[in-house]
Amino acid sequence: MKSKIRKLRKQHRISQEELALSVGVTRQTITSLECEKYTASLVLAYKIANFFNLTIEEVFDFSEVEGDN
Amino acid sequence: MKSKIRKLRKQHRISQEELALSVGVTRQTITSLECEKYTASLVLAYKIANFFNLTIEEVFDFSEVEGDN
DNA sequence: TAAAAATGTAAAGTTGACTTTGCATTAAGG
DNA sequence: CCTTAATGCAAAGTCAACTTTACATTTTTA
Repeated sequence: MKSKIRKLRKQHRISQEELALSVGVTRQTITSLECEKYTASLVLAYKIANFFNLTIEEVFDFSEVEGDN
Repeated sequence: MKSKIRKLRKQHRISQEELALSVGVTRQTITSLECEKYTASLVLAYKIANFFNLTIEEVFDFSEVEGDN
């Protein structure tokens, strides 16, 4: 799933490792999310959004999720 | 994880099965979420929130998630 | 430009989200 | 009442989220 994680992280000038530590996961997990290897869990999505003082919807892109239309 | 799913579902007067069909999961999954057996995935959380025309943060309770404070 | 920091990637393992089936109980309606 | 709809629960299975370790490549900086 697409997200603004990398963009936000660069704006804040922190490494994947720093973000990983801040939200309680491995650097590998951050890499995987940024490279769209898989989708974050709800709790991790919240922690990341919260770290950047944003909402989940502001960080993650749900435009390709069917549901509304 | 706590959520307003059951409350919202009753307000809209629909069964677990109807909600399940609408968001593309099994009734069992809705039951499990309502009974806090496990936490929804990010995409499912979005679909449910979207079904009720709410944001994820309005439907799910992140107050017990460490991160902000 | 050499060393250090940051990132990409990969493989194997654990756990949790979700399915499928199925049965038992409760609530609702004719 | 009797039937049907709605819900709770359980067990076994699949797959995706996340970890751990480890190495190779790119970027940064002294």
